[in-house]
Amino acid sequence: MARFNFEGEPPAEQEVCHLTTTQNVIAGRWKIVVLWYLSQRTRRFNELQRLLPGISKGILTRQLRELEEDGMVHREVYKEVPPKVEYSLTPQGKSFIPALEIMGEWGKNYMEKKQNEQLDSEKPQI
Amino acid sequence: MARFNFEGEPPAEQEVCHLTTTQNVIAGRWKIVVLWYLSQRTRRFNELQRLLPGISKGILTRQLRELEEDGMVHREVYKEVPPKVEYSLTPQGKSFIPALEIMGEWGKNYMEKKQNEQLDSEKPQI
DNA sequence: AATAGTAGGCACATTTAAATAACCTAGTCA
DNA sequence: TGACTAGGTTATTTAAATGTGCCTACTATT
Repeated sequence: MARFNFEGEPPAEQEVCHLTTTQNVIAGRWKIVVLWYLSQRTRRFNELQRLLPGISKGILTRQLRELEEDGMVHREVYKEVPPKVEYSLTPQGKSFIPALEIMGEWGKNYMEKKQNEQLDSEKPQI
Repeated sequence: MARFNFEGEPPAEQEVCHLTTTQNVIAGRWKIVVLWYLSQRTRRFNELQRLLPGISKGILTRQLRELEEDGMVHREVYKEVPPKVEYSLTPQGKSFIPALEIMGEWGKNYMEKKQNEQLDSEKPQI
């Protein structure tokens, strides 16, 4: 059971393991976008909530807590009233920025190609 | 409503949109790993199922269909008995390989750092 | 004749994630 | 006294993702 190998390719197992690790960290409806907003600067809780229209406090809290547990995000609590909590990327989190950039680039190209395909199919008169 | 902007940063909206696009394509428990296995070579259905221990036929079918709909994967059906279906990356899918590589690299470094942290916490006698 | 391999389809059950809503806290201000 | 604030928690509901089991058709093998 748990046969990850196939016809002799030893590095495959490793690579799949690493990719799965990455996937587990960024899985979640909002995490990639949260990481990107934090890559720009430190943000407060309500600021993030405004930036993510449609997210609820509960789910934003969970996404941030999970990112914190995974060592991606630092949570700084200021003992003030009203409360103030700032979120920022840890060095670990910052090391993910190149991946965010390449994913953003890819998404941009992807959308452009999709739009071209649509334009092509709208005027198929040869 | 749907306020994506904050304190004057026009490119933010765009970038978030692109990242969301990417996320929608790769969201799914197995998609990243499937893409990676297909980046190596063309694979048949049962081959993929063997490579992904624990995945069921139904869910593998769906992940492949979604990747196909998103233009990432090509499905080639051979009219033979027993049936033979080969999956491969489209050019669009291949364009995602750099992202896979950077994510794999990141996951590797991430795990290494996690292990070092654990080792450090196991012998805290200064 | 019975069984296994191949690539699924389909209905259903279960699990997980996300969304909604109500409530909490401490201090500050009017 | 009561309202207001930021940043939550908790419980409940809903939706999405994933998994299970049984079905097909045809062939080859035992």
